[in-house]
Amino acid sequence: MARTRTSLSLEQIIEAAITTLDTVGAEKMTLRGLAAQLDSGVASLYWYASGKDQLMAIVSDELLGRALDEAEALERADQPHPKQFENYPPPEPDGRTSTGTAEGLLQIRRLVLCLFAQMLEHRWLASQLIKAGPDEQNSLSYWELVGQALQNSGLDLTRQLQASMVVSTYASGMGAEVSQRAIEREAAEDAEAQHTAQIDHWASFSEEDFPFVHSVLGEFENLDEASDFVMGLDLVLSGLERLTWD
Amino acid sequence: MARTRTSLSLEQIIEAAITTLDTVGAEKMTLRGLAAQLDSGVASLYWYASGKDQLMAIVSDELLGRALDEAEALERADQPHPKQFENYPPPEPDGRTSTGTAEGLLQIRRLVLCLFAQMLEHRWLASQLIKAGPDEQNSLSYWELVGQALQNSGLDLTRQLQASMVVSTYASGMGAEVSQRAIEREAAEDAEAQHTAQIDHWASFSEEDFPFVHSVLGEFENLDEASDFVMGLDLVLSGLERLTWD
DNA sequence: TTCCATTAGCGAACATTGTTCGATAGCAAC
DNA sequence: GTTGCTATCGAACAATGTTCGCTAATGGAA
Repeated sequence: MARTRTSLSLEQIIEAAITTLDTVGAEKMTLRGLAAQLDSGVASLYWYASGKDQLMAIVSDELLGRALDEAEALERADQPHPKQFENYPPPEPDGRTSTGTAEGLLQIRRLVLCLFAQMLEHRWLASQLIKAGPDEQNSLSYWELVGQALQNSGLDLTRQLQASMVVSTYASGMGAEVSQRAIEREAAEDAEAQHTAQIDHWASFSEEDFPFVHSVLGEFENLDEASDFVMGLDLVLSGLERLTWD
Repeated sequence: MARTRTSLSLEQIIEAAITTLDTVGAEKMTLRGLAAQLDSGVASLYWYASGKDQLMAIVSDELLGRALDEAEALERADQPHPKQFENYPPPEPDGRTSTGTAEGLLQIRRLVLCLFAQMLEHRWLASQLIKAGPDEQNSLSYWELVGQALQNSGLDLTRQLQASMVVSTYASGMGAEVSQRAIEREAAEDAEAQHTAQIDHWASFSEEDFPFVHSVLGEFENLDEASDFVMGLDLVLSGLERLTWD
């Protein structure tokens, strides 16, 4: 009277893996835990992926794909970025910038912010994207889209290549840093207290040795976790824009 | 007639850990291996650090400290950057930029490049710096130095804070990405063949779907592993410079 | 010199994890 | 009915971070 053996599918596994990763994080997520959530055995997972690393690569590529879809949808709807970034309007292009360049930079901005939105939702994604090179399918598409947006910029080919890699690299690199800070913040039971404690700790250092840190402690309330990422992205794009002037 | 038990010191452990990490990488470095190299027992390491994580945090902070020392030495010698970056001269400041700002940006550039030099020498460093927040001593000093370089830039305090965090975050985030690619390249026995194989693989995708990738494949020979990092850094700094104009 | 608390070192065992192996059940085709 | 392929899983393996408890050295106080 054995119950029917559970039957899996890659989509189910991906789904379960995402929720597990979201709740416990990348380090703490174990194949046994994942199998248990699927009401299945550990070894079964090895039929769908060669191991934990590849499984996470597959899952990451899935989320990267969703980011690409979102970006395409936004472009069709003529939206400059996902709605959660309304407080960060794209900077005005300079008068010296060709409309082709300005449009390309806006496309890049939209694309990267869509990816960053996924990173905010899935804190483990960025560091995983770092580990897996541009081998997976969607990773290549992402790079391609960034590059296409640069083709009308007037930059020479070498610069286009360099810029495309800088932008793609920026997203995962900076995203990983921001995600890490978010993870630490969430790990503390009381995030608010943790934050003020951190600031107090910094304030405890000698003002003589750390004048800048002291001068700036009061400004933290003006920032949220997305500020760094978006400002850095806009700095890079601003620098790229300026490259096209000469 | 037992041989004298080996006596350790934190400095020895750090030294051995660095060489071990350099040779086998962060994942493959085990406490047992480290203890063996020190001709000591595993449990002994726990007297000096609370575990593997803290040990790596200590080691990372040590290397960050060396980067700070190097930057200070270079500043005293009036060198714009470590000698391995001679092929990447700092960009000319624009006429609209105050000398105070231009000097500050150069200081930041020198500092970040010194850290990046350590990352090139120690491939595991960047991703480790991501994991450990700005708690350790030298990490705070690093942030402070970046901030001090911004104090004469004319930016308001909130912008100073934001910019300082963007720059510090950029270094480890982008460094982690670049390091990861270098690790993968070294993992292959024949790095050269691996590289051309990668390019061939990209070339195998349809030119219709990936026009940019195809257009740019021939440009890879113009880049080295430091290109991305330095160009991205200069883009960020260029964007910062432009922020001070308005 | 003797005693003893502190510092430092270490072997052995533990718990957890990714991974592999071999067996087996469902199932479709011949 | 036999065969072969797909999918599943329990059990065992190997590696690793960590803890426990015991022991050796050290050096100052009695």
